[in-house]
Amino acid sequence: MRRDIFQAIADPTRRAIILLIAAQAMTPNALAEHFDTTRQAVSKHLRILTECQLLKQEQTGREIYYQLNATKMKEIDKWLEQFRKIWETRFNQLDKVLAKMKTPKQ
Amino acid sequence: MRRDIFQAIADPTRRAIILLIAAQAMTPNALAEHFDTTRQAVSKHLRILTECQLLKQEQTGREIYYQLNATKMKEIDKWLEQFRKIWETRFNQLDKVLAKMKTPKQ
DNA sequence: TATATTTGCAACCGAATGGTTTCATTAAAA
DNA sequence: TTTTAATGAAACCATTCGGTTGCAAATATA
Repeated sequence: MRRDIFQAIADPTRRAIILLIAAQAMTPNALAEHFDTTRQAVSKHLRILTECQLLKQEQTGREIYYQLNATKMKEIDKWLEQFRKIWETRFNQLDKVLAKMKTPKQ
Repeated sequence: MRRDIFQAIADPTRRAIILLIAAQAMTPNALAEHFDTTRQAVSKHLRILTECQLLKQEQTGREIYYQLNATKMKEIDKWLEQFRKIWETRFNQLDKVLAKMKTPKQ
């Protein structure tokens, strides 16, 4: 059972759940109203998101509020970071080429 | 057949392929040497990555060089952007709370 | 030209995925 | 206390996924 953030955000329903919960903490029932699936299906998604720590639970009585773990979201950002460097370097190299082209011939 | 960038980067082998190709354009054969799978399996991954436009092909003779499409990679960044705003807001709100606590009582 | 190399595609297979229905547990409400 | 509500877990199912082997097409090399 692979369970990492990249696999977690691969599913469009789970991305929608993340977006909703990012705005405000919600219960499974409240969440399920936003989707065309059963509450149990949403619950499964919540389990997956919680297992990879993208969500945190906070129980109040019989209700469980799910809230976003922003720190974990940043891990995706960290993964992107290495590419950001690469593509910025690419652009710098392109800049150099363009700068050379603009340099008047001697 | 779902085929979007999020599904594409869900697989660890595909993320490794992206990383290798980001450093320099490569052929399927050269790529396959880095993995414990068959060339055909790597080829399948390349197909998926190309279909969602994360990679571009450049054919020279019978060899096909795959290179990263940095623009498409930025789409993941764009998706993260909306959360970045949210978590920065959260931090700002926290800052306000902390600032209030530090304010000497009147 | 005959042969070797590089590549993609199709068919197949076991495991994982996302969904459903059913049931058990726990807390609130009547 | 009995009933209702909120939730998670288990069993099951069709589809997708990632891998394999085998083959065909196209280009380079002997």
